[in-house]
Amino acid sequence: MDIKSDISRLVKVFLEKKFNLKTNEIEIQNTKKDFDGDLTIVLFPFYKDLKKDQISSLGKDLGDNLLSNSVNINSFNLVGGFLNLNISDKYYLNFIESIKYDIDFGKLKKQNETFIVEFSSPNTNKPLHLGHIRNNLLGYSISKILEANGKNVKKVQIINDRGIHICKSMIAWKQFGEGKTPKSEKIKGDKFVGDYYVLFDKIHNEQKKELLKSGVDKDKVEESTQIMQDAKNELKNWEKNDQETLKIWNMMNQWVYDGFESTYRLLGVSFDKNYYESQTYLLGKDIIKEGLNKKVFHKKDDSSIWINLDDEGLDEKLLLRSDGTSVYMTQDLGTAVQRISDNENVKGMIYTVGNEQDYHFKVLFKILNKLGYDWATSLYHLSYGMVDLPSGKMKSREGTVVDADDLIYELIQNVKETTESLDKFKLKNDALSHDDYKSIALGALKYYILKVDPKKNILFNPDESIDLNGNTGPFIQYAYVRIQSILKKYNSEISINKEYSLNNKEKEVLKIIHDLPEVIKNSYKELSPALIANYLYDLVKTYNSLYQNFNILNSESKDSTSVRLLISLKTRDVISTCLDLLGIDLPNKM
RNA sequence: GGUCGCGUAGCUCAGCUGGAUAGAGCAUCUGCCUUCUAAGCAGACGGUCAUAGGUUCGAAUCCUAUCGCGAUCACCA
Repeated sequence: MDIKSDISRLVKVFLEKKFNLKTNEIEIQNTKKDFDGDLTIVLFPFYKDLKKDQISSLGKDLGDNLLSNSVNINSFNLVGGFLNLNISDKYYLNFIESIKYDIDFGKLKKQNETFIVEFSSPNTNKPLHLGHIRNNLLGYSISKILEANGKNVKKVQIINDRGIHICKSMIAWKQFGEGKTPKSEKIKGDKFVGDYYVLFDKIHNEQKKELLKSGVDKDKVEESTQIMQDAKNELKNWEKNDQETLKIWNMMNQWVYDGFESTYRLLGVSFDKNYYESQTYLLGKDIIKEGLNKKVFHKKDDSSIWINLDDEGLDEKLLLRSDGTSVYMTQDLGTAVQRISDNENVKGMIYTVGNEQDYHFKVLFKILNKLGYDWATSLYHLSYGMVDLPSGKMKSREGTVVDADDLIYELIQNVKETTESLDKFKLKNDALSHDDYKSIALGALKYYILKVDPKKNILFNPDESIDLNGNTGPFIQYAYVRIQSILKKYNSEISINKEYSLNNKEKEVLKIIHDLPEVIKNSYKELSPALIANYLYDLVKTYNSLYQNFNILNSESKDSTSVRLLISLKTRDVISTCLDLLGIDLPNKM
């Protein structure tokens, strides 16, 4: 069925029959532009096993052989060690006809394999920022890509809802909140709580200064301010299940969740299940005990618990504090085990977390492995680079954090202004709906972030708004809208003549569409939405060239009209499929 | 200092497991809207792929070293 594996098989048969040469790897690639042909076989790898006279005739012999054995090959030419094959127009026309009604072209059939994808998992004391946006978009898109590859996907996040950091904002609100609520102040709950977290720091620092003045030891001030004592007290109360504390804890957490939820909705991401640290940290402690019994871990004199990973080339790592309280790792161990037991047929778990935690996940996976969990080998850390500003890293203390909500609303405003300044809208005075502005703005943002290789850092300049021209989300969306507008004008069934002779542009687009299944597989293999984005750009750019240089509805013949219509239809479908994989919506009008 | 990642055009990025003359967008400059939406198309300009070695028929891609940038090595998360 697939032409590449078809040809690959023919080449193998030829080499074995003629030279008794067995090869596994046949390199077949798309022929580079500027060369005549569609597919290219690279002959160099065979040279080392052949004699001189065999080499000199190899290209021609192989070409002749393929020509007589495959109906899909029209002709061939040789350039150096490259055998370029011309694939028949008929092959591509049959291909496009065969997927005419297949909306899911490029995707794999559903298999009974589950993947758990963790992403977002924000600090509940800080509103979401641009860094979280990258995390969310990556995690969400990877989930979509896994689904397109036939997997069941469970999107999850871990919410760090317990610990001293939570108690800090609780104490600040208790002491200075005067009963205010997000509702009474008309601000988002996550921002409301975030403000009290900041307030805590402010008070804490003031008290630190006073203590220093009164001669308290430098090393001790951090722990001995009144407000820090209060926070620690609050944590103790929480652990004792003090009802009043739990009430405030629940209330404030809910404010934060409501705030996050509204940002997630704006971004268009969602989760299947939230895990809460308050519910998994005890399981984490059980696992530590288990590890001690298995002698995988060891206890030090101060009764803190550690694992030694010297043999793996890693350090010793703390798993439980000397006072018995849990650390980050404790909680992650518990959550991992919990998730595996919550789901059936788990074939993989993907953690979408920034590359600053590469070391942590290396250690986490090693530990689970040493504890003997067989699924430990199917854990992946989808590690991505930071979003930096021209001035460097975003720092909340310096107020350089780019807030997620603000960024998106500014972008929507920007898209609106840009749209209204376009000639076509000035002339027609034909405004778009708010939903369209929103999907264009988010399309621009999402594409901007996802087109970059996840492992690379992104440089974001807040002074320059995100481009709407060129290699951007709106560029892709625009092509879609234009195609829709053509298809709307043609109501009858599209049927093509298979004897039609394709022009260069038509063939180029068809070849790119033909590659979609491979791209979807690769993006899964590499865990990279960027591959989808770059493929899509290539497709749309090539399609636009066809669109602009050839008329579709009023073309030179009925045959060319129907072929171009079908190409347009499938280009539209591929755009729709790929944008969906990127989590990008389509506007109705632009 | 140890470990990991990155370094491609003025800027932002592609370049799949080594393959033909290293590609886009932005910016700058030229053309193209009485014909399917000009958020578009056609073109010009722009490169010692950080540097130096090595492997190979062939290196931006693999190996080694050096330089530069970043992350990480917490009883933080």
